[in-house]
Amino acid sequence: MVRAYANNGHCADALELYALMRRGGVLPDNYTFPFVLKACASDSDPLARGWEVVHGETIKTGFDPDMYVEAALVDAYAKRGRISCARKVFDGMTQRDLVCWTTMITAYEQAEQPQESLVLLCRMQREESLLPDPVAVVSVASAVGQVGDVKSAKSVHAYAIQNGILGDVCVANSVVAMYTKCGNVEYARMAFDRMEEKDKISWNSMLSGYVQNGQANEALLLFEQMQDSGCKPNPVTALIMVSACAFLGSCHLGKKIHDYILENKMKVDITLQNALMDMYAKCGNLETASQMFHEIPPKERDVSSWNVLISAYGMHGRGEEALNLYLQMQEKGVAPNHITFTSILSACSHAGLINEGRKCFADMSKHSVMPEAKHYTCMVDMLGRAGLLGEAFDLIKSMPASPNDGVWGALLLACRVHGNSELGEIAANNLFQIEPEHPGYYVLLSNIYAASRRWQEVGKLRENMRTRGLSKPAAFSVIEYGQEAIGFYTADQLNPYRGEVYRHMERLAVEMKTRGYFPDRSCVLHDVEDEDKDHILNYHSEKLAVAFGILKTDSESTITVSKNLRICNDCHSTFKFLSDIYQRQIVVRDANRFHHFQAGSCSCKDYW
DNA sequence: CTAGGGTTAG
Repeated sequence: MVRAYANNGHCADALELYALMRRGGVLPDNYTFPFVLKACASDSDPLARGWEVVHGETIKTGFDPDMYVEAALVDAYAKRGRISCARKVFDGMTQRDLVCWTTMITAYEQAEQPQESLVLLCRMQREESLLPDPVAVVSVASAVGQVGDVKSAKSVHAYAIQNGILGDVCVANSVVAMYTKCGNVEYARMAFDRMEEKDKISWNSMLSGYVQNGQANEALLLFEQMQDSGCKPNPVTALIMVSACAFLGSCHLGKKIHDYILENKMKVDITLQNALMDMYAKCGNLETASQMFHEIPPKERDVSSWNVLISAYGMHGRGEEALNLYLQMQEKGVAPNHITFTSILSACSHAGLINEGRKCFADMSKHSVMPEAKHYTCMVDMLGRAGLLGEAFDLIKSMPASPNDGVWGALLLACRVHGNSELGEIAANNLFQIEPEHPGYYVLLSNIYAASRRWQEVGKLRENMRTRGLSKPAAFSVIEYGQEAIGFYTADQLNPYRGEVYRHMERLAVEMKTRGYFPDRSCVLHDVEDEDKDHILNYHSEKLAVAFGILKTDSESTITVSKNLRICNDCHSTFKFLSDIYQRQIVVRDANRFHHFQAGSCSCKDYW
């Protein structure tokens, strides 16, 4: 009876029945404990500590040296987050079979200590000559995915092929997920295409792999294929697709998925509801997001619901409203978590609300949330943007842990905004040690040099990037056009509209110059003639998309563009001009936030 | 009659 409850997720009932049994004087044996421990392990109540009592009882009754009981104990400790207790039990075992090792390997993987998992795997093979079976391979694949190393991924894949276990759907699925987490979508797709049998998880793994690697368009294509092949999308599929649309910033694609969810009467739980709100907000439709939030019965709103809305207002530069929500959630008794603080601090940063931001940062300890690197990043961004570079640098120096790439990156960005090359070099040198292969930091530092016309340094940096084989990810912008989303790359040679759009952009530039526009060439890295720089500027993907919008869309409608990188200074001032000259509303979402251009000014108040 | 696994997550 206890087993039946435990195996079907009725943990509380299992434990209650076990307690009843003990009160009735019936002694448990080596068969009882694994079931009871399983119930302890997956109890949904985070405060439940039944396993401590049960562990004591295994000792009292003398069943603690039983291999099955010990394996269940290891698993229970690990699932309750007590990884070192789990390890203690594991180390005390006199005999361990494959299942015992796999339990411990999985425990480390779940605790996000993948290196420990792999160390144990090696020990298992060397000391006990045990060979991983399908279940073990799945855990190992997850661990390798966390490490993100393609070489190890290939050897796990090869092992699965050599041992004839790739036909196991779980194994093949874990291989697909492993490759996408290592950033190699091509191999993942190959493994996916070679699968004889695909289940929902196979499709979902491949879809989410595309989204995680920024290939939302591929995800949309595969989603069509999934339906054509007769595999019915489930709520997880919906969640993945909604986040793909949020990434692309295409509201009408998002609406299409939303309609699909409603038409197929899919269950919309709070997680999916939150993802939908996030999607609408990231597609520029803040009103819909907010409306959806208010339609959720207050009792069903979870922390994430509040977080989504706070970060949505933050992205749109509406810091006051974000702060308001932050206060409201506390009044409703919802405790802010680490994500709430990331959202509210970045909201303060975007809106230039420095004192409020400092206050929120101080609030963290009251809510017993430990400031992490990402919170320091927000603070450095906030102070740096406001020109308080010294204070930002002091804050970095005061960090308990050593600053990561995000923190230095925020400082470097602020140094570019304020043209501070001394601090900029300090930040950049730290970044080159932490992330030598990240092109963005080289570009930022060369922006700083270019702004002060230090072309020699710019050249050295570019040379350094070339020898390392680094290039900035290609910029692209997407514009909503009727039922379509049309993409533009910088200096796009393949776009069917390029001829007319290029000509139109040149005309717009001439028109603007008569009204006092002067090109801001600070973001052009090349040491070329000014006239050439202006051409380069005119072909920025976001300008092409906006020019297309002015040319092709009805003059009453809002022009909505999403860009994968951050908008450049010149595009920003261009759009202010254009919104005034043509009396058009232009909304641009860049990698960081929204800009609403109207009547010659931007909602960010030039603070970004 | 007993122990270990794959997709999502602001």
